[in-house]
Amino acid sequence: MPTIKDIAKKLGVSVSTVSRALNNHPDIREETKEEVLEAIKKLNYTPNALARSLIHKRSYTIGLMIPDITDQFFSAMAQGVEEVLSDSGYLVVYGNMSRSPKKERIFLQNASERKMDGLIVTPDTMDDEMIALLQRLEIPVVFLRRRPPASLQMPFVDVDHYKGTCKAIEYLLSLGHKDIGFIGLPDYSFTGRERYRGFVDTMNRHGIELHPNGCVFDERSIALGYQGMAQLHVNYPGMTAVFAANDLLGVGALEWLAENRISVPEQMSVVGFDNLEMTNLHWIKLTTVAQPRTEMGKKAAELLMEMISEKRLASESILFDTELVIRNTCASPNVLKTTI
Amino acid sequence: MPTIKDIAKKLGVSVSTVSRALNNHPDIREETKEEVLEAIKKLNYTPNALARSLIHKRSYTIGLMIPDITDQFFSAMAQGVEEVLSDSGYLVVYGNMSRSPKKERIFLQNASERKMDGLIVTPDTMDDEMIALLQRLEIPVVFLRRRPPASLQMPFVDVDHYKGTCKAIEYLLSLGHKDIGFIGLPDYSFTGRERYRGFVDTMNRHGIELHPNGCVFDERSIALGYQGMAQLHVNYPGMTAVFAANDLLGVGALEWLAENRISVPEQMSVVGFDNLEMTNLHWIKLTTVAQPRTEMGKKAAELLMEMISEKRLASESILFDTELVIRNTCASPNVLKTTI
DNA sequence: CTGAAAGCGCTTACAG
DNA sequence: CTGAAAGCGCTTACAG
Repeated sequence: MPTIKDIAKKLGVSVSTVSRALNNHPDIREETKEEVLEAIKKLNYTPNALARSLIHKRSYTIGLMIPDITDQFFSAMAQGVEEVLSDSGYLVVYGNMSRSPKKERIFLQNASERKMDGLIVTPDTMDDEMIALLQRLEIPVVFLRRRPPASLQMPFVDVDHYKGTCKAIEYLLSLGHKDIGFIGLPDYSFTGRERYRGFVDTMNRHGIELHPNGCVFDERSIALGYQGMAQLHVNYPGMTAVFAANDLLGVGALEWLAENRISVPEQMSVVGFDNLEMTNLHWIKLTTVAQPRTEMGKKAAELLMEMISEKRLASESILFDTELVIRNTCASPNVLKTTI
Repeated sequence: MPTIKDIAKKLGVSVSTVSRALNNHPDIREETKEEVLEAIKKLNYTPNALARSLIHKRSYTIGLMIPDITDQFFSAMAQGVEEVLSDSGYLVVYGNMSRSPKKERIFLQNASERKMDGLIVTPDTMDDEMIALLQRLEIPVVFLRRRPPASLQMPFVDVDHYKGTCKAIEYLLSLGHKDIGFIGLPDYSFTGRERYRGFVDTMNRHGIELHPNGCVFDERSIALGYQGMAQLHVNYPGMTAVFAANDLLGVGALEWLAENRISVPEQMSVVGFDNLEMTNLHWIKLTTVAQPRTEMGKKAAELLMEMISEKRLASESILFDTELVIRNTCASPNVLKTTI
């Protein structure tokens, strides 16, 4: 690989001149510039971005920490991030954490050593070590679909899980349901707690008492939604609708209902959360709460671009609204009764 | 951010000494080393990987070109790649091409300027410019789920599409089907041509004549599979089974059949290709041909690691075998007739 | 064991 | 407009 020196020698000019041609600096004669550019083509010269970054103290690289690249929820966000960042001339380094805390630490270490210009992160762990690492980074960071701990003065882009759930429950209520079961996410998850809070508050606001065995909490997976539905069916016989705190759980619930020949929405209404692509499949058509995933990714990237160009580490956070996507899994609870 | 110079000054030693402590070089007194390491901790020093790379002429970075990060087919391969590469201490830069030829060119340009140590690529376009770019790279490249043009002496990791299709067709034949329709991929795709060839050859080998209107070709999408099925239904009335050249098309076909109350597998058998996660959904359970996606990604990464450590640009290519995953969408064609 | 010096491939004031 | 020189933050022979 030829260097700037090689092409300077070949042309009998100084490296400064070559550099000026490369960066189209005004202080260079047009003819000289063209000669240089021609030689560059002929010798198949590529500038060394590493050397350039060393001087500029910028790597034109943004790190994107993703919990699981295989999960379409995150890949849609990633796409949004990529779109605006690559348009701005940055290279985005996707770091796939595979849900491993160790990988998260290594990624931040890498970001620091490779002098990344900014970071968009969706961390799963948030222990003291992690916080300390983020603190030390000295580069702009924005949290995406996660909230930073208060001690970290960093902006986030997330969705209003509370309001989203309220909307879904209001919808079920408007259909006439009163006996609504809840398949929720684990308590350690902020998202899970917010969605649960939305459920409880909305029910209370309407003066409806919660069934003592009407809630079940599980990790996010289809199999667990299936189990949860089975449990609720036994423990909450009067139930006419279920809110699943995410689509995986919702699809699992639907699966159990299909297997047990309980027709949806005639005998049971189901609502999910996330609007995963699979929920729009012909056999599923789940009514669900949509998060603007690509938009969130874009917004996070725009925020980061602003922070970088204005050289500040903080910024306003952004909370997106959700949208209730009504499909085929909800109906009034008395449809069946009146026809009998 | 402190540099090596700062910590040398603080300790009253030379930068060489600090460097040696950092890289645990043998030529340093244990005590000195510990002092340095301590100061490094205290000053929150992070080595600058850019400077290091400039000297080593290696960036410890591998580029991974992905057609569409949002497509689970590719993200599963990417995960395989990541796993072995990050274990080897490399940072993998995922480049999401969003199916854009321009992005592919920019990515290769980036790879060159940033001195990436190797590349794993799944390009969609392969015109002369692309070939020239790849040629000029001078770094190890392996093709993943794509074949390099003959002029490029580069290895690939792919699946035997031909044999995979033969297996699927043999299976339908063994069930007693003779009237098999084919929903294929566009002719410009190597993969598509191979799968079609597998179909035609297997039918011929069994002395079965192809129906003149028994084949339909489309881009890969559920909507197009739906359309394709509708077309075949009209043009090939005696058809008892369909082979869809990929799962998206297969699921679309299944959708059309469900909507038109043609029961699967009783009235129509369907086989897909790829084993996408959605095909295992309760309502789908599509019999399909599985590609070892994660394995392929891993293998590609291993190949690349070998090439890098042995400093060569070529290597043996690898063709993986597929596996027929039998689920619920195939049965003998006469099941229904005998019961009538 | 330790330090001074050269150099990786660039950019950028500073002279001219 | 052009070139010589310093420097970005490191590593690595080379002396001692």
